[in-house]
Amino acid sequence: MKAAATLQKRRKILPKAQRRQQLIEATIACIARYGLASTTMHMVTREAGLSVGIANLHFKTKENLLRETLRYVAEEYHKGQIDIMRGCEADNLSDRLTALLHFQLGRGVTQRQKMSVWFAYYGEVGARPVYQKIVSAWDRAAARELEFLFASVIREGGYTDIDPGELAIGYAALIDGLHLALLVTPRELTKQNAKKIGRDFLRRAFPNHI
Amino acid sequence: MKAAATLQKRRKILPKAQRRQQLIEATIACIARYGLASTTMHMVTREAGLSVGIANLHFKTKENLLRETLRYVAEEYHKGQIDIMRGCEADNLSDRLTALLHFQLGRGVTQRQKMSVWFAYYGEVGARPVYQKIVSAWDRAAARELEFLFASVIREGGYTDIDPGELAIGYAALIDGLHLALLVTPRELTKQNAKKIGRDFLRRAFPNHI
DNA sequence: ACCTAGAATGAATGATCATTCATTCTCACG
DNA sequence: CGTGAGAATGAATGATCATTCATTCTAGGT
Repeated sequence: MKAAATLQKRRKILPKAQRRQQLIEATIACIARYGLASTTMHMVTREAGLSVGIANLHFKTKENLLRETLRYVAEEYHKGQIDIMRGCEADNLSDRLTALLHFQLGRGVTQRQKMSVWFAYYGEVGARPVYQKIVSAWDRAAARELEFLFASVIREGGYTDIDPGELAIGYAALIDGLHLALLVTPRELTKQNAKKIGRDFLRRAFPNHI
Repeated sequence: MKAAATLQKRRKILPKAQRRQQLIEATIACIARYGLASTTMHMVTREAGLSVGIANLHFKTKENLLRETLRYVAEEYHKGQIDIMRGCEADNLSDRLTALLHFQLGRGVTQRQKMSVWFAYYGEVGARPVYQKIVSAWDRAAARELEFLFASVIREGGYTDIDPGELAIGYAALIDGLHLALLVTPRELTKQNAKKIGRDFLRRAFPNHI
């Protein structure tokens, strides 16, 4: 059979982990392009260049695949942040703040695709406790780290009247809001401008550092 | 027929506008409870206490109903904001800023239900140009008004080195981010705290006013 | 070269959902 | 009171989608 047609794609067998990764990336691409609501298993598997059944083989259900995809995206973003905030002991605090800002509003994170996925899940958080748990776990970790960083800056700069925890929540909210603005009204806000706005926030809080 | 059963709900005929409103409110309730992705026409019409066919009668399609619901929610929020920012000529600027903050983070707006709906749509904006157009139109209007208000404050306070447009974008982003935090990590942030964080932002920018 | 564990396939299945429309019911108006 | 314009109903339809599983194929082991 299969009369030696032209482009017969040869079936390839790969380790489980690699296929899972491939499917998660295809899911991200589909959510960004079509939205969480209308992404189907057919779309995802086609995007990955595989057959429909493969999804069931590696992730029991669609719900599972979506959950793992959220876990992946959340981890990628928050781990990147946390790594920068910890930094190496050597570098100074000003540089660490600047590096954080550049990561949060830089090329990697603010790709339309990434932000779309991010907010697609946020949009479902109100209805799906599972998503809320995944996101809020990472959020808490990042918030603690940021509070710690701000506390160091406050100590070093001798700033008074600033609560590091509250400022951290405010800064994190500002960054989330800027991501949203970049997604929803990209014509009104460039990435350069977003960075400047973030920087101004930090400068008003830590005038000796920024 | 209908052997005079007990709770026979009498069919009621109402003007179009009223039914449309009723369906939009049912849609909001369903999106908040089940998410945009899994809200069905059956759910919405059951929530409204009406039959399935009614939706088609008043809004040709589901897509239409969702679009009109977004329009309604966006208008409600942004009109409220804009009215406060315009204020009456009499009241002073400090009060107007405070009133705005209290509206944006007050009971009416930060109900879980409202915020869920809001972000459910934001999540689909990346995939649906129609939603983006609706939201960004209102966003622009509110942004202009806010910039104008900030410009007045800057003039009155003689603040230097502040661009009202940029500060407006930053403030709007902060408020959006705080809404997100209230939705996703309500245990980490009370409404009181959110208001304090918003107020601190304004105070650092306009120390003579707040 | 042969064999087989298990990876990959995709047609088939059954469930869910938006939409339709023939019919029923209401109420404003004559 | 009676009537018809049109509001409301909900069973039926057809489309879409997640999931299944009998079958096919691959590659590492012998």
